[in-house]
Order: sequence, then C-alpha cells, then structure tokens
Amino acid sequence: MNISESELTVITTLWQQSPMTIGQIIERVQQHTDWHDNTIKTLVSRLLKKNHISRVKDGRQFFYSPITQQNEVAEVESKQLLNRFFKGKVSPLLAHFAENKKISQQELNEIESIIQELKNNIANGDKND
Amino acid sequence: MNISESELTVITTLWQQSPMTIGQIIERVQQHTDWHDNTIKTLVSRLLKKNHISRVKDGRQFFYSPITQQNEVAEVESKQLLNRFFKGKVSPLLAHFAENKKISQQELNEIESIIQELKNNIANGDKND
DNA sequence: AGTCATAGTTTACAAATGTAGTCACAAAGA
DNA sequence: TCTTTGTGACTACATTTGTAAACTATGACT
Repeated sequence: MNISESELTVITTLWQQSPMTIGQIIERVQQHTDWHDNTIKTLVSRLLKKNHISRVKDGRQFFYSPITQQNEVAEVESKQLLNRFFKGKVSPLLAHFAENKKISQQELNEIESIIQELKNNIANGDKND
Repeated sequence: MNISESELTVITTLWQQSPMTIGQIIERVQQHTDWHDNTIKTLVSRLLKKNHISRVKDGRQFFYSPITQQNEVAEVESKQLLNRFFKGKVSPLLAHFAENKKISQQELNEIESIIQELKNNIANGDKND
C-alpha cells in the first residue's frame, strides 16, 4: 500500500529519528505543520496498518520506528517521476533543471564529482558490484 | 488544483498530440490502458473542470487541447520530489541513482555534456538570460 | 423514417485521504 | 483519593480519486 502525502510527513520524522513515542512524533511534526494531535495519531495508525512503521511497548508506552526506509520510497517515487515526465531517465530531468537555471555553481561541482566517480568505477570494472 | 495520476495519463496524450477529439483521446489512451470509454470521458471532464485542458467546438464535435503544459507540471512534481527526499537539490538525487547503478554509460555521457554546457554558459556570463 | 454509433452530460459508488472528535485508561500530581 | 494529562482505540465526515453506468442528442447509414 502507498504512503500518502501527509503520512509521508509523519514517517519522515521517524526517518530522522527513531524510535519515538507518539508524544515526540506529535511534537516534531507540529514544528512545521499546524496539524491537530489527533490528526497525527490517525496518520500514525494508518502507517501502522499499512505496515510502514512498527512499535514496541516499553512500560505503558509504545515506541515507534519505521519499517519502510526512506531510500526505498525515494527510489519508487523517483522512478515514477522519471517515467511520467522524463522518459525514465535522469538526464532529461537534469536538462530540465539546467534549462530553468535551477542549479547553482556549487551543485554543479557536486554533480561533476559524482559523475567523475561513476566514470572511475566503470573504468575499473566496478569490482564492488 | 492538482492533476491526479489517471488524469495525468489522459493529459499526457494531449501533450503528445493536440487538438484531439474525444474519440481520438479514447483510442490513444486505450493503447496502453484497459480503461472504459466512460472512464476516460470522466477524466477529460475533470481536467476541463480543473482548467487543465480546453476545447473548441468545430461543427458538432469538440477538439481538446492542453492548457497546463507538461514542463509546468514536471517542474512542480520534480521540486516536490527533490524537497521530499533530496533536500531540494538535484545532486543527491543523482547520487542516489549513482549508488543504485541505474545510470548507463550513454546516459553518463549525456549528463556530462549537459554539465559541460552549463559550465560554459556560466563562464560566458550567460548572456541569454 | 428508423436505427446505430459517437459525443456529451449527469449520476453513482467504493476506497483513499485529510482532518479531526470521542471515549477509556492509567500514571502523575494535588 | 480525585483530577489532570498523555496515550491508545474507535468513530466521523467531507473531498478526491478510480472506475464506471445511464441517459440525451445528433449525424450517418439503411
């Protein structure tokens, strides 16, 4: 099952720090939303039901942790985006951002070094595969 | 208002070719879905209501065209993805794909030339801004 | 003229989503 | 002991989305 937009906000806090109690989750989520406590509780239960997070009881409270990891979700969502708009490839996305001048000089440098590293890996036959 | 997943499928055919009659839209969408005619009609009316497409009557038929353009939607969706998972930047996304070895040698070359061009533009002060 | 195929409009209905309210219980404090 | 407060479970309700069915109007064909 999928993670909805607002559920994502909740599980994101758990990706940043876990385990947390419901109180901690509510506190952190409310730092950048105006959602009611109960709303956040509902989102947590939906994530539980969808099996994206788990919890263990310690004393009288539960401590919540993510099951589904951020990079898994990022992977799926990225692929969907690429398929929907960029023929399934990264380069057209990059080209899009390039056209719209949304890439800073510093980011350019970062991208260059990522590319450079990739090329080196390929040149070396990439023994770590 | 937002474009839903299945609405996107419909408007995508209009991005590829427009204007089209409803019959043409249905035909093209059904080339890669098994949606019922009426389903597609409903999606078209929702896109109309949301003002993402327009239509003009010619004789007794309407000819439909997109109002919202693909690159606008791609822009918004891309930004959302980057914000949600990659700190709002392209490079971490690229790094993610790099790690997962989802980038072919050819794409690497494409990326390199995009980068190269960007650097040249910056070096020239990018007079076309 | 009658029938069929197409296009267009309106209505339907379940599941998912956003956004809570209500109720019960137990630990903590007055 | 009584009350407050945090936690958890269950219920609620409007909107959006997916997925059509039903009905209407109008050319096209027989």
